[in-house]
Amino acid sequence: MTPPEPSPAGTVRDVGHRAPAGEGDRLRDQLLDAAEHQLVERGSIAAVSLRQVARDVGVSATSVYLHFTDKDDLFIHVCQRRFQALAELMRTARAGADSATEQLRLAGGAYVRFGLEHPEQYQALLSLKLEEVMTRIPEDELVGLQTLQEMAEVVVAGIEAGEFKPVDPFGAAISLWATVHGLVSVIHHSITMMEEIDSEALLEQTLDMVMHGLHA
Amino acid sequence: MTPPEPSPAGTVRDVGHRAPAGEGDRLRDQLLDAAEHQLVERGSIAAVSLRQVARDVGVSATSVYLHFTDKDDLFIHVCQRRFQALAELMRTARAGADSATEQLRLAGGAYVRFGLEHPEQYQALLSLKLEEVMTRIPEDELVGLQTLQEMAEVVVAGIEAGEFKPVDPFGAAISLWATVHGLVSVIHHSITMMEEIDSEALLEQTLDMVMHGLHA
DNA sequence: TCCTCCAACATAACAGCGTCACCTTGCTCG
DNA sequence: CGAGCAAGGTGACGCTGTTATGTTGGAGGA
Repeated sequence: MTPPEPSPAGTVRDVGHRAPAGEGDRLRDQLLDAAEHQLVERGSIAAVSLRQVARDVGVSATSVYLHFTDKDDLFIHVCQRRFQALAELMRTARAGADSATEQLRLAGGAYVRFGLEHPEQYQALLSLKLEEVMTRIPEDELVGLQTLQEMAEVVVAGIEAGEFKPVDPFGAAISLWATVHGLVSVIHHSITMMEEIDSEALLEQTLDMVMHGLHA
Repeated sequence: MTPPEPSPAGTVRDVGHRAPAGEGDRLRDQLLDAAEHQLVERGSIAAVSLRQVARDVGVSATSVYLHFTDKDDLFIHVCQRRFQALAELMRTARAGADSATEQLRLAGGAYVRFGLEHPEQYQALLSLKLEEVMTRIPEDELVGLQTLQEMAEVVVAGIEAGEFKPVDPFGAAISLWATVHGLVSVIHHSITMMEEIDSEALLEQTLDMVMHGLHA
């Protein structure tokens, strides 16, 4: 669609030398690096070409198919690698809290900030067909399910402690997930639409709203 | 990416006959129809080709450029046409309510249901660069700003009536927008991920949560 | 030391894509 | 009846994802 600018020179391989047997995994990582770099630069998966990624690394386009089944597969693993740490981040964030309310604030804040720090990857993940993602990523590594479970655990803790009303924890977890996800998405898209918004203040206000909604 | 299936035969033009002068707008509408049809069928803008849309209508690919500046422009107007009615729908939905709480429930419900009824168009709109959308659509017709304003008016009404706490209305409107938008997005993506979820129940639970959070 | 095998690439080609410069046609109006 | 212009079509360019098939260097056995 957009005329492809010439590559801004990535980490090109030593020409002529081929990787010794058993080191094929290095190319895999280099491809993931280059693909993510291009994704951030161009803004969407559709705007970056497999051939350019291969060019940046210094290999032929077909070599990508030695490590990924197709273009989508490449970017599925780019996103997976980037968001692998998110669930763990939420867990450690809420570990230091003494109330469920505080857990919710910390975990939700961690999610939103992480999403805001990687807008292109976040939106790329949304643009991928979940059907395809699920055939490539084992279920227990799906970021969506992991963060949903984090939310659910916070809700259960809150109900057990008597802080939250005895709602359906699973439903409430989805509600909370929808809220933080929507916040990330809206802030991403709002940046161009109106004058600069204070995302930290908005985060606080939103979390206040849902927390008061859950309170007993 | 996916091998393009042969066209399932849309509304093809009378071959040989050309539209009389002044009826060029008919082709424009036919293109919008065909493009939306393909979008729904294929699931994303990237998966449908301009050439196929033109083929479905029965004209050459370049004729599209008589009515739209490029491919993105075509789909921007597809989405715009589809979501034009949304803000008005929210307004009439909340018109019959006697409390701000009820207004919020009705307007939010209208938004979510509308988004759930047109998943491909909803996600297509998100995949478009807002920067491009804004150069093509006049500001007062932007769906995002319109729904945001609807939300803001509900909040202001609630505060004036003493139903809601005196929060910052603009911030609260964004929070509410984020919540309903997130709900639509999450339900879209969750359909493949877990067993069928009751979106109506989830909608009610989520709206309950945010409304109690706003209550004075 | 030599030979074989396979991991790790490359080449060539295919069909399709978005977009552009340019050409044609037929209705309409004076 | 002739000009003009709206409403298209043709052909081409460079790019894309993907496949089938070729090549090569190093490691391991004899």
